[in-house]
Amino acid sequence: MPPAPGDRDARREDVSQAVWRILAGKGFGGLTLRAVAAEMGVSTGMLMHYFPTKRDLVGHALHLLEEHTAARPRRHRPAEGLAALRAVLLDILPLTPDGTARNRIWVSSWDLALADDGLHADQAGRYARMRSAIRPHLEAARRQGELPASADLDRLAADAIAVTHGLVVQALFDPGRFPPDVQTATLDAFLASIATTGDLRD
Amino acid sequence: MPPAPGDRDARREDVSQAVWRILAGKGFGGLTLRAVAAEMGVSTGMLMHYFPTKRDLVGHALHLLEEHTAARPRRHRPAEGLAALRAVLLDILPLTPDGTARNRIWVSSWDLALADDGLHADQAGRYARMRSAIRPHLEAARRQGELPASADLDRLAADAIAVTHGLVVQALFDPGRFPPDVQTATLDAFLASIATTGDLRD
DNA sequence: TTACATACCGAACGCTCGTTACGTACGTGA
DNA sequence: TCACGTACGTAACGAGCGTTCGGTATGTAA
Repeated sequence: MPPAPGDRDARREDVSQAVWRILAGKGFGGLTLRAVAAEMGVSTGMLMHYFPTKRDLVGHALHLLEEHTAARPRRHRPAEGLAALRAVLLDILPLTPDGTARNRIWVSSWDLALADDGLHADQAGRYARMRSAIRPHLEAARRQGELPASADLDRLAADAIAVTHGLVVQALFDPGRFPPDVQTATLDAFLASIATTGDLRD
Repeated sequence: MPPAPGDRDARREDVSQAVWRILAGKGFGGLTLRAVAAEMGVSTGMLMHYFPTKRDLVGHALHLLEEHTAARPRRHRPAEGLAALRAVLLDILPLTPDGTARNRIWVSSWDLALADDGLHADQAGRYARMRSAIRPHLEAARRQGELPASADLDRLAADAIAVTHGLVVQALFDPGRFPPDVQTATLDAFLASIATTGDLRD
């Protein structure tokens, strides 16, 4: 019965890429149906055919964001413990044009997410997932003696995410002062500080 | 010659407060002239009388943001060194409703700032000023032996701002998981880690 | 009094937004 | 062949935006 099965998914993928480019350039504030349509050289009606409302489009864009974040080319995960944590955090930083675009979109989404209850909860969940994702590495680090036995891993997880995202924001606004090697060094300074610390007090 | 000197500045201040309330509630995405006018119970024409364009209004709002940040009630600055740094960073965190509103607006402004070249530069400058504002405390800390003599203070400044703002974002999205005492403890964990570290390697 | 600038209101303009309605081309199933 | 559902394009709608404009009231300066 479907006449042209014409890859529906492929079309949605095309739209996704156009949305991605708009977001990377203009942020969520510049994401309009007409901008996306113009970027693709198609009509707005075509967009609505695949995404009935703009909310669907935004929702898909945020889904894309998480997908890109999960599917980005990962550097070799060298070992367990702090080295592995370092690799995870380095993967987050805007060290490449692609990483910059990804983080640009992340930060841009926060205005929307803070204003919209549903997106707000999504974002809180994403952070919780990030923290629990790095916990195993912290546990391994503590097991290997890279962290003191008394270390509060939940606190350290929040600290590590905080350093990383705080660095992301500063780097986005001042890429000249935070080239990749400076970002790496700054992150390493943090890791070194928690690693060589004998006592992370309550 | 001016007929009603009618406090022009007082009026601008009224407008500023209305803008502040809108921003705290809806973010920059919800900042419209009509919203501000409705909040004040006046006409949009009145707004244009004091701020010729919306850009002027936004610029003033960002100026307000910096002013509020500078003029907020500061906790007692106890001493020099890391204790003073701690006080500065605690003043930034969203530990009170007012501080939450201030940070809410900060984060919300990033989408706009990343899209607009002028605002982009302003924001980069603001970060640079923040880093140089905490440098004296780091220098004092090093002088007092709270930091190793080899410590890279520029790096530490970026790290401290990163931890703080990264914590701000997480706290804004999940205030339940980051009540004031948890934020304080997380920040203290960071400070303790840099303080007791014997070697902050390059 | 006249002249004039300020302080505002209310309505409107032109534009862009998300969304909808309508039309057409096309490939399939009967 | 004919009916039908999909895949679009084109055009328009209504709402909301920033901005402009004309009008009125008011208070000072001359």
